[in-house]
Amino acid sequence: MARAGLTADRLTQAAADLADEVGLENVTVSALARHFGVKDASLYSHIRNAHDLRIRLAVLSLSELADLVSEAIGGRSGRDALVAFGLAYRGYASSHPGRYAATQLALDPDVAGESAGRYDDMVRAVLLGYGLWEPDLTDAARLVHSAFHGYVSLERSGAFHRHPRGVEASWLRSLDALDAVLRTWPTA
Amino acid sequence: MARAGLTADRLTQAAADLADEVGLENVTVSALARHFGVKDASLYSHIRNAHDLRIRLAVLSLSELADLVSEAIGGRSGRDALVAFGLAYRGYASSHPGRYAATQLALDPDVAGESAGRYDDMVRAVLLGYGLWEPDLTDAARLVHSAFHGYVSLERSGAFHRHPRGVEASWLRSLDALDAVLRTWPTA
DNA sequence: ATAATTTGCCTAGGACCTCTAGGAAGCCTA
DNA sequence: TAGGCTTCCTAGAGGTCCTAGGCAAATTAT
Repeated sequence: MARAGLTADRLTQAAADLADEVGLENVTVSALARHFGVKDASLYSHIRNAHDLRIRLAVLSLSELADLVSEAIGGRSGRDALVAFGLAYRGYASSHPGRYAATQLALDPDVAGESAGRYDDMVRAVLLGYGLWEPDLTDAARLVHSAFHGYVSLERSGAFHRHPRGVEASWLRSLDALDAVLRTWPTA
Repeated sequence: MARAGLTADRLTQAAADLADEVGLENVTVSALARHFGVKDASLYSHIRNAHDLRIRLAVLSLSELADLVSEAIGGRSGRDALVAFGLAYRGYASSHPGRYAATQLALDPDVAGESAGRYDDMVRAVLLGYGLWEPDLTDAARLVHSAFHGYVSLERSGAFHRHPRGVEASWLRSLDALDAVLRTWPTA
């Protein structure tokens, strides 16, 4: 019988597309096997287990997000960089909800160190443009990252749909507000 | 044989405790049945299905969180109210991680309208103390809620542990920063 | 070109979870 | 105390994760 030509990378890619279509929680080994027309057990030659698949998906997604943000903020600084970052971030989360959800999985530092670290570095790079230094730099980076993740997460869970105000408009104003607080970061 | 005396409320309470112990994703109908020493099928006289159990857990948790926050901000306004809110919010999330995770489930508006609405109203009440009005009120409420949820969510997923700076210290500074931006909310 | 080795996908099956159908035993009220 | 309702049961179907062991295809060595 002809082989399906599976690899860990092809599985991860397919899992990412599946996640965006049906939600990360519905990305199962069985569903993936069905997609390739093979039996469940066949996948275990390429991935260790379901958790391993999710970790690979998280690393892929973090890497894609870092690429997208990197391109968005290239050459910009200050408010321009922050807004570009915020728009790229929310854009990725809304166009790739399953992939985005995967970026929030808890990762071993040694596994995720690279892809998550790239992302962290970009946040910090933007904040350096605001003249922030340690420990304010880390505090501000945590707040900005929190606001970004919290916004897209709450938007997706429907928490914002209880009010008619446009979600896009609030996002732009929130970016303005973050810019303002970074420009005048309160010192202890 | 003696009856176990199950009710939907007792099941929900036990599910909440179980969620805090072993994580929301490990709260299964089977695990709950084991806890009460009954067969899985017995639970279906009290809950409709596993999703129904999670919804009940979400409503319980949102209600508890609203109670806690309500008590924390009682009588305070402005910065005091914001900080009390932030400390109570993060406190609930860290002492009840499973319950907190349940608050983030997407809820039908008619089901969650009450408990989630109570929470929303408290955010807005604090922001009224800063002299904010629509549409800034909603924009700021979304940003504050995002920062709160994002912070505890990222903290829990380990995103902050890649840096030695204390997570508690950053939180206090982040609350300062949010207070600052609310006092000088940038108008369009 | 053929033999040896590695690799990919298979069947079989166990463990756990969700949920339905239908039955028996406990509890409440008339 | 008899009827009716509720609670919990057994039985079982179907889904997911994963392991063990086998055969065949692809690759490498001879």
